[in-house]
Amino acid sequence: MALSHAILAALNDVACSGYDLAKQFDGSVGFFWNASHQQIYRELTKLEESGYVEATVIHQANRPDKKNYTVTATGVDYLRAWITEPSTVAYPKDELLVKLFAGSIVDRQTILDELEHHRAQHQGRLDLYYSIERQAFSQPPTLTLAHRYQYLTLRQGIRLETEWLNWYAEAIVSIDC
Amino acid sequence: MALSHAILAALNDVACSGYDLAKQFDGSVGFFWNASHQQIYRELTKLEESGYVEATVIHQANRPDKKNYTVTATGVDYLRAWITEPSTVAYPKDELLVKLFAGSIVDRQTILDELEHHRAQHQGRLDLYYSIERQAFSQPPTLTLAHRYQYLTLRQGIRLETEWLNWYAEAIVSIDC
DNA sequence: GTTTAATACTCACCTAGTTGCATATAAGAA
DNA sequence: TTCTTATATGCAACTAGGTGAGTATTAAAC
Repeated sequence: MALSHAILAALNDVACSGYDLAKQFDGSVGFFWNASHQQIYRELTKLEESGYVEATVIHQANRPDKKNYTVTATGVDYLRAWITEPSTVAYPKDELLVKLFAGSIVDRQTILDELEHHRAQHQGRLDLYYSIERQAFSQPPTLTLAHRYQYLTLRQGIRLETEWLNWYAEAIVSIDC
Repeated sequence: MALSHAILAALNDVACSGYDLAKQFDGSVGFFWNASHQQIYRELTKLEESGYVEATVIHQANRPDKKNYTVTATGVDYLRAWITEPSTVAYPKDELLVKLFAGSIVDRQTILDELEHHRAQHQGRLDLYYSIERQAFSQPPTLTLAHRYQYLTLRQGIRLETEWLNWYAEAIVSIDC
């Protein structure tokens, strides 16, 4: 039940609708725990049945009505209990590395193309993270603890994406020689 | 069907049994695509039915018999086709970052404890990767292309684990101030 | 005035992954 | 000689996650 925690964490930050959550979890939690809108709506229904979130229907003038979800006190307790219990680090699942591991069964150019394809995606994410950093976290020392926690998640994203780009440079040199 | 590809990639490198695969995929592919032994056995059965792998029973003197799995020509074709089609980079799923995002609802020490708990795990993996590097990849320039590909997957692991450790240092400073 | 796009939500089906249990052989320790 | 550990494999039930399709409202473009 990990998606439920990610949803509660996102709603605890900003109460919103399923539709808003689906758009990259408000450009936040979605960067490290993403899901489709179908999954999100289904999970929201379960969370409401469990009493962890509450929905209030908001009538909008220019758009269809929406259900605004808020985390309840029980929901916060549930989230707090989950945060407190220690978790183990999961191994990443990365298709590119699997492909590279068996890369010798295809020609070199196929691998180089796929590397470039992935490099471009990581570059795109890094650019996005930097733009969020500029917009939302321009004065780090003055931030509250809650904001500093969230900033750290972004910093981690920036670090890992940067390291992917460094690795691509190393990879291209290693393959070409 | 991504587990099947990881299994084929591992077997293509070294033919072995389900039991060997379950032990961290022979200390290789498992670092970036792990699975339980139940999943592996189930997937091997499917792969055998599809004709992508072949099993030969090996009678062992000191141990129970084992099934040695080899990738067939059809299996290599299947793997090659998968490697050739471009894939998108998946977002990572990281519990610690979700916990940190909602970290303000628990006390600071709980977060610091969890950070240390995760830091130790990443340090352990980095140590393991370095020991593999020393044992299996001590002369990088003399390696074949296939070995250089596999070495690159290890290098990526070393880079990301190192960056996690750097991030923990940043995190502790940021939280303590 | 009809199409397109954005907002907002839902159902049904299928695959992937997890958990618990179960079996069997053989070596070595208690 | 019984217990434990390591090797080696498998089933059944369940939960989580992913895919495809579809409904409805409103605004804006064409």
